[in-house]
Amino acid sequence: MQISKGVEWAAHAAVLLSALPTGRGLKAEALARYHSVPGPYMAKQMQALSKAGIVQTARGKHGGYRLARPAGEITLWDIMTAIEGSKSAFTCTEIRQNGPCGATPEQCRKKCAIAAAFHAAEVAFRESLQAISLVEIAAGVAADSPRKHLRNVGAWLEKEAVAIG
Amino acid sequence: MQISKGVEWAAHAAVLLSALPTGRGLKAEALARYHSVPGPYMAKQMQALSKAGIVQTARGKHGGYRLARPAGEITLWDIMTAIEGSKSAFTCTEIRQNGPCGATPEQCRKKCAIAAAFHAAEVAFRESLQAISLVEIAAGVAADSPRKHLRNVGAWLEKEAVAIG
DNA sequence: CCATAATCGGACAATAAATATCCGAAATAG
DNA sequence: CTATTTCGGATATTTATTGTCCGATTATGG
Ligand code: SF4
Ligand code: SF4
Repeated sequence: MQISKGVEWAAHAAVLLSALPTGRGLKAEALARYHSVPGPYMAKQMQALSKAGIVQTARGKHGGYRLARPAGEITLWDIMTAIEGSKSAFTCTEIRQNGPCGATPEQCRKKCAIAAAFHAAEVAFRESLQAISLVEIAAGVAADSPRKHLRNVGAWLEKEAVAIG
Repeated sequence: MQISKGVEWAAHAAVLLSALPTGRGLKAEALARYHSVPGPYMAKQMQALSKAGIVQTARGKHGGYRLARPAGEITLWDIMTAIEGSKSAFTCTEIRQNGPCGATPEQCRKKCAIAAAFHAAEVAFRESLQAISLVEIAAGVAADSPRKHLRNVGAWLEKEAVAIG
């Protein structure tokens, strides 16, 4: 039970992109430089976001990434599943079918109490993350940062942002 | 985000132990044989449960494992943390302190919106698992199994169970 | 239109974690 | 006391994560 750190990076990148006006974006190298993380690995996470349809891309000289839909419609769950895949965390090996008292497959049509309990916990986890969109995150970050820092970020974005059609 | 399969095995073993009367237990080899899983690896999980204080052990000729407290006071969360450790799934690298717009450590005293959201989701997950004890699991399994299967299990337990002081 | 430069995309190693196994330490029975 | 049986921690093997590289694709500018 360990969430890959690529999820954190992708979340940060998405929040940063959400601060840009519609139609503008950043290239992968700039996103990596902003947080001083390894460039190629940051790019890999962005590719995952792209395949999941969370960001749109443009290749070539003026390429880069921008959000594919409004920030309010992108939740942390979307980002996490884009990076980690959406298979459930608790994988059932059906060991109750093994051994001297193994149950028959017919008896295992519905999943047992253990699997059901973990599934319920995962649902709670998912719904909690689905309730938070990039808009809430960005608002929280802005509220916690001093005015001066926000100006710095704004200036940096203005310098690095590119138009993406 | 993947729950180790040792958790499933440990949960099954604990449920099986909860079916025994107080003061009786099973040895690791029997627990492994019951589900046809690799013996040494099953033993490793039982050691983790032992260190966490969930089961009591006895070594020597009539050794084995038995629950250390009533089944109603052992939750799935207890078992999962015993196997996987209790560190939080989302590990924060504090990358907001890096890069051209890095925040100072003073600005990072309280954790940011991203980390807070993941923490809240983990709390929801934990509370869901903490609400389920071995008693509920055992009742669910019993309700789903035909009478004949339960008799088989009972006979097997009677044959394998040992007294543990 | 074509060569060029810059960017994303997927294939490729290095590292860390989970999985499976072994042998020694401890305790009971006789 | 000694033999036997069991748990306990240290040890290999396999799998997933982390990090890196080079080729495919697109706009630019002559
Ligand atoms: S469904 Fe339940 S009983 Fe069957 S293998 Fe999974 S956890 Fe065990
Ligand atoms: S606390 Fe928040 S801002 Fe800081 S590194 Fe973690 S996720 Fe990023």
